[in-house]
Amino acid sequence: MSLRIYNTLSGQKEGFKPVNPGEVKMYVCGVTVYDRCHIGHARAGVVFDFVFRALQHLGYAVTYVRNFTDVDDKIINRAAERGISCDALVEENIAAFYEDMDALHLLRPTYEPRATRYIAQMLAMIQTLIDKGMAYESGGDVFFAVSKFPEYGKLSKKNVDDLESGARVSVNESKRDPLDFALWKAAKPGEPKWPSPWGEGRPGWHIECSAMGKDLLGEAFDIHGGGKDLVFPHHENEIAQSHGACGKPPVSYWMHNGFVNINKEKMSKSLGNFFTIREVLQKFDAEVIRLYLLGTHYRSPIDFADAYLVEARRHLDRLYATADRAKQMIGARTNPVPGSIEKRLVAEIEDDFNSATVVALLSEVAGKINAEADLIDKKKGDIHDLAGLYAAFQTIGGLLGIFNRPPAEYLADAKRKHLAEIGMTGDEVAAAITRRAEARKAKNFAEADAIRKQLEEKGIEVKDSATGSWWSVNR
RNA sequence: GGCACCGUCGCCAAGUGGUAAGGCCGAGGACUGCAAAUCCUCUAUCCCCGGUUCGAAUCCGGGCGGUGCCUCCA
Repeated sequence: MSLRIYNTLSGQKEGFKPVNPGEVKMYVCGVTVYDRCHIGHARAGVVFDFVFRALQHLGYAVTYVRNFTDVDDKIINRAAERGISCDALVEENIAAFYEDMDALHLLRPTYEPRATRYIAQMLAMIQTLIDKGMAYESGGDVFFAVSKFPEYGKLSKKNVDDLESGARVSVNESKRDPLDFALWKAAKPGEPKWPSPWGEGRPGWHIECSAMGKDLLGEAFDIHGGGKDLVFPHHENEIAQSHGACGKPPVSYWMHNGFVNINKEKMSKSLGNFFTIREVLQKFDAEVIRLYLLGTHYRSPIDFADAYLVEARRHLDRLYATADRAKQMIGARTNPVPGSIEKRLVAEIEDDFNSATVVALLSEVAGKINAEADLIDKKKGDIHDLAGLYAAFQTIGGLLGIFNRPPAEYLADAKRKHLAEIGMTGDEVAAAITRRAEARKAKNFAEADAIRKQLEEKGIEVKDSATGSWWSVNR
């Protein structure tokens, strides 16, 4: 087997052939920093973080670029609304972006370029397009002439004639054709601006990615990703610009992640049904969010609702309980990941980065760990086998970006949070357990069971073992 | 109107030609004073109708239902 990637361009999975053997160059569209990030950004972030980790697991040397769009209408408008400078708004939101994405355990990309630092490269590309007759200046604006690029529409499977006839294409007097899009916009008073051969202005939205991708990854690189909503017009236009300027397709594989819905409704600002990442993080652990997000294949839509997150939290709690049990038993012993598990892991990754089946594999390994631990309890198991399974557990978890904390710590934290929620202290629980132990000692099982039932109703499960009673949360 | 996509167990969700992963919930068993945790076992023939094929959830056609894009958007 080898890596297969679903390519939006062809609409099917294709065998992966990197431009340079052993290397992967990947560009993922980041965010426009005019506001805080929402869970849609979280999904894109987590999905491509998984792809990044997965490619590295497969042994590729990965160069990962994720940009910041720091000049744009929305930024200008928002800054004006708030009465602050665009710079201040941008810096504020980039800082917030890192807080959110770091919290979600996203690995930092190799490069995180900002559009405004690549104006020179954009100007050069625009000039090339003009020189080739694929772009034209009009009243200080520069437009890409879509009619000069025959393959336009290939990515989004759109027919130029259908688009032409559509009534929703914006009309702009200075355009020769309604489909043409801006490469450069003449500056309006008060807007950020840079000098150019066509007068002062600022770049159009799409050109930044073409310029930065080319500058950092070359004229033809391997993977370009982003949300499904970017297929048209953003990526379609990017292809037109880059291919037009460089004379060859800029990207081999286009990957697009599906949307996040909220309670089965499309998430949108107009419906007011979006959540920021920080809002969700107040309620759920970042790893719960990752586990939930990665439990669905990246191309499928995913529904976001508290009930699903609660389910995922339960799942994660159990995985950590398993990890804790294994860790306590093996101590410092180590053993390599069993070949059969590694083989399956690779197979799942290679099948278009199927994180859902990787999550399934993790659950299966959890079962094996507990089974082996049960055997060891009965003096029939092999501690080294357990250590190998635990190594596999860690490896798979690491790929998913979970298990960032020692299990004991996670479990203690879960207890602490739960106690705070039900308004009890650990001492109170301990006292109740002591009373129950005394009742049991006196064979007063009715009393003992009553105490346990009371705790159970608060989500506290008392468990008896040979060495005494202990408890855990069931939230 | 144009173009894509989707419809799998109570819920979530893999699987894209060879007789249905996993999670949550549920049932039975082992274990337990009783439980819990854990382990074992069990629970679907894949929206409907045709067709192709030795064989289809997986391919083709039609229907019904849902979604997205076509405008800033992860």
